[in-house]
Amino acid sequence: MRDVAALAGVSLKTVSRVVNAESGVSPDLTARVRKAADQLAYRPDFTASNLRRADRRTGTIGLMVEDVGNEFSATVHAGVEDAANERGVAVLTASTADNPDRERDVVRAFSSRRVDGLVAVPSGGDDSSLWIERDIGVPLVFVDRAPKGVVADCVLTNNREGTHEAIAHLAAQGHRKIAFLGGVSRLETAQDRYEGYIDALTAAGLPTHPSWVLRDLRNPEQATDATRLLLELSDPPTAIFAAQNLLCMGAFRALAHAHLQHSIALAGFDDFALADMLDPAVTVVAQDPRNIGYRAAELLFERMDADAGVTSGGASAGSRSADNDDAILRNGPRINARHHRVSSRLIVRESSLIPPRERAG
Amino acid sequence: MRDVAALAGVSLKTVSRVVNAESGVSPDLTARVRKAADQLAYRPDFTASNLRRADRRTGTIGLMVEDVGNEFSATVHAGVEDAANERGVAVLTASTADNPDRERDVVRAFSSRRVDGLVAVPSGGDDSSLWIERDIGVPLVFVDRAPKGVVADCVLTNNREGTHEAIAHLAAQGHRKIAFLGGVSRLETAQDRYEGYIDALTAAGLPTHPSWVLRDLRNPEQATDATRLLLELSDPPTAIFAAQNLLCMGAFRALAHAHLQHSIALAGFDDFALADMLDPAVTVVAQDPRNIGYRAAELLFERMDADAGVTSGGASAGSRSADNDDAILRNGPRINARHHRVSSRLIVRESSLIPPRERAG
DNA sequence: GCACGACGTGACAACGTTGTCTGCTAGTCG
DNA sequence: CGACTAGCAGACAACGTTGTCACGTCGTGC
Repeated sequence: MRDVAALAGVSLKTVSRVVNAESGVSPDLTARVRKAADQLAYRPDFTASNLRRADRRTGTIGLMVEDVGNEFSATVHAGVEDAANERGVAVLTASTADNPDRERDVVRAFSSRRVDGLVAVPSGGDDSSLWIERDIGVPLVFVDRAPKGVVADCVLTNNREGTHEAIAHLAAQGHRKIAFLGGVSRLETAQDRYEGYIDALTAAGLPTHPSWVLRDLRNPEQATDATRLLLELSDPPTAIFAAQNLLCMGAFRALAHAHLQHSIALAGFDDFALADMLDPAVTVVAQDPRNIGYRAAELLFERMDADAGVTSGGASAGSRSADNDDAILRNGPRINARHHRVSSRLIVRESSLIPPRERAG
Repeated sequence: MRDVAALAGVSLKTVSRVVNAESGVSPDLTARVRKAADQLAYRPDFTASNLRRADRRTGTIGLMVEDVGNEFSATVHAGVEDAANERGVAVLTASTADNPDRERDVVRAFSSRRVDGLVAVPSGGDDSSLWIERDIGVPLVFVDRAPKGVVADCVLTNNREGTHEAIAHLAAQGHRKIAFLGGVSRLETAQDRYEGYIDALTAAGLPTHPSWVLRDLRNPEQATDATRLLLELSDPPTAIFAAQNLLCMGAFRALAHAHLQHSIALAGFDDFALADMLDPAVTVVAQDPRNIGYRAAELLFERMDADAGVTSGGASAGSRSADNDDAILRNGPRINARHHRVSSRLIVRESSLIPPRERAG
């Protein structure tokens, strides 16, 4: 910046004014400064600017997901990016692998880099690291899963209802023996889907059977194994519901391997690429992960804007509105925490239309 | 930090020393400071620290890909993250949508945030924005595609050879009419794959036919349409090679729709989830995108370390080694630019084993 | 008992930028 | 022609941190 000022023959402050498009610089000086800046390939230093600036914004938000490489997370990421682009905000990304320790490290790393806010899929372990950060004043929006019993901005799919709908659909095809493959059950998401399964069975007056329920599956391979187990049961299910797309792929793999993909019905939670191209095409409860990410980022920006309006810094009890007390963030700003529920959509393809059939042998 | 110092009853500098684990602070003071820092949830400010620090490192790198949401990019991202984690480096991510303007904006945004380095899939347009940044002194590693005729660190798949292998494989099944579905041809990657196709046809003594070559396809839908076009030809091909995974999915969709997926052979470049579960399972030339990302980040770190050793700041002609002149970065550090070529692997599944067959009708 | 070194600690400036305030110039009106 | 105003430019301090250097307090050796 000093060089630019020298080359243009003006003071530092004038360069600053031009770079920030402040008013009150004559057109010819503006042009001269711009030319000098171009010539020197000057890049304003946001880190320094942030340090001095009144609003302390870095124009950067953080995104924490389970694994940036997986289809769902990557699509959420794309949605977050869409919203961030509209505001010229950059996105720091990291994967937590659902590991609370890793989560803590990531949160601290982001916090130290002074992100303006955080969009996070909580790891589902001890989320205290996230609470601490929020109490420090980092705006925070949760995605996909909400930590139990805590009030915060969230964007969630209606897991319970979505699952209910799918199970009801299978039941409507005449299935009475419906198995459930579930993910890590300490996660709210997995829990909700399980409850949706139970709800639906109860509502339809169908039996539950412990050996038809296999939970805490962590990857497609485990789902494949679990499905194999189901097939070997003396009283095997006639339909399988997989509560997550990777598990669904794993289940499909097992069925295809046993050449039973046309004999046993299958449905899954969360759509995936090529689900419609498999034979049979797989019925799913589709989420809209891109939209989830987009909405989450928008929510975050609203929260950030609200924070900016408020005199910054910590708790100030007393000024709370009485009518909605526990819907208010602990230390944070004074918008009520909002849960956005984005609804899922049952996409019926072929795999769920397979009728129940007793297998020979 | 001031608060921490006050609470612990020490000076700012001592807190700094503890935070940075410098030697020469007595154990009890260290403990006191740590306790105070924990109590106040103190987070060191990297932006300020970076400003003052000698090495000017932010511990952040930038990653630019075409679209963070697509399978290939997301997996590269995961690889970059792996390498970054090992060093405790954070990753800023952005999608360019292969749009040079967007690319320029992203580069500037990252540069302003003072990333220590950049891993980029160049948009393939006017890459001058990237060159300018490199000349300023931002270490830069290209991934997946190399800007034509320029020397820089790259990690690339051997597109030409990989394609050659796949085409030769199809030819070995007896196919003489092999169609080619290609991506945006201004991209080096797409060009290389096309050349591999031509090479292989020539080597096998097979005819080329203009109407069997459809390039500049931008998405699966266009590939589907293109495939449909091929099927309607009076002299249709008996095998199709799709030079990219999304195009391959599009082609499969068209074949399946026409119920020809078991009649016309198909192979594609770049593996994708469930390619092995389709019916028929799709033969592909598999890249290793995770490894590509990992290697790229490692290369970047080496470059960054080398830069750190050199007295920073711009060109200094004269000290170049004579034997490899144009393999030296223009303004940059003095390691020769390296092209890492990661080899692809032909995974033969079912779709390529379909023999050539004249169709009735 | 004194000089000296080693070690632990703190004062101060500086990193690149912007908020504030002051000063200068030119234009306008009485 | 002078005083006042508006508008533009620059000087200076400060943001949170670390590099440098100087200071104080021991313990040790002669």
